[in-house]
Amino acid sequence: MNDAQHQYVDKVATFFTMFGSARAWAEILGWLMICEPAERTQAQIAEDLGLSAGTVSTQLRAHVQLGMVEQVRVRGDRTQRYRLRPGAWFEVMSSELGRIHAMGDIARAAGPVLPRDRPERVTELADLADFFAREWPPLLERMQANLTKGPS
Amino acid sequence: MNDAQHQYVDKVATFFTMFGSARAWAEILGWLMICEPAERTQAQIAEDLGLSAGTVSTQLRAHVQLGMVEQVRVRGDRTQRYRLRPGAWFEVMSSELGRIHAMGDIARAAGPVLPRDRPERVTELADLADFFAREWPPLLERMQANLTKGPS
DNA sequence: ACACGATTTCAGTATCACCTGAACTCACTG
DNA sequence: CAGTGAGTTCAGGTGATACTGAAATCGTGT
Repeated sequence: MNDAQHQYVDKVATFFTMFGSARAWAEILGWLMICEPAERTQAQIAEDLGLSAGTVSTQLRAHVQLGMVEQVRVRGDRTQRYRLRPGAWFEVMSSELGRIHAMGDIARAAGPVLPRDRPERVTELADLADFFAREWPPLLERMQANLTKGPS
Repeated sequence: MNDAQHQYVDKVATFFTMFGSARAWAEILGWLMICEPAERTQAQIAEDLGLSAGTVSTQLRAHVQLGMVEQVRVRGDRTQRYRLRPGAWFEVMSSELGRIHAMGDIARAAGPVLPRDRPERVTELADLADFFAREWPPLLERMQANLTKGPS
């Protein structure tokens, strides 16, 4: 891992850390975006980034559970490798639909306590969630078409 | 603040806390969604939610800076009131565009360290950011049209 | 100018999540 | 079956941050 790579990992890590993710989690993500080869073992990642084996194990598990990273086996070698999952970014956008629905549910749950004064404080949120729930699937379709056809 | 309201504030707070926001921040948001009247002073909010004046001051400032809450003056009363900003939710969605661009910048910043092996790990992210940068503005327009025309 | 309530600031405390390091498990090898 | 190396688990240290309570500040009316 050279200087430029280290710098880029730090850039990515800093970015995602702003949104509340753990430092190690973000560093692993950044490193898996640019490391060569794309497949690495836990021990290698720990060595590359200067993290403990325990931390790598825990945060890598988090990545796998989120669907960002997958485990692969290299022919002839029996140690487990990890790599960024193809289509990982697309997956993240797809999973956004779940959060949209959750927002809608929160808004609708206000029923019993819906205020007389300016009820749009709540209803606007519900309408917005409904709108996105409708728009998101076709948007994803267009997105996939755009990506597979090779853009810009 | 009755039982049902307390329960709803807790529901909203629990939801937003999952995404890493401070408890007090989320409770204030939930309360400002349903309190009556919609405008409240800091002292009232502190009393309603059982928070210290200092906490309310700090977290309310955070809401104002994010554009979720605004200060208003009620005629005849000189104490400051706070309320959920009309169109606050729409604003949140609009500001997403900034994060989309930031993602694209991160992806493009990989230039010097772009891997030979599976470079799509990075380029896919750039393509995805570009796609959303193009789609987001018209989406926002449709959204606004949808909201003003009274949906569902 | 003074008094009073509202708000801000800040030092101190408590809480919580990350990270480490060491012990443990498991799978494979000689 | 002992040995090795990878990965997991977990107790404990550390650092960051939310929250409190009190003192300072601000803004307004008398």
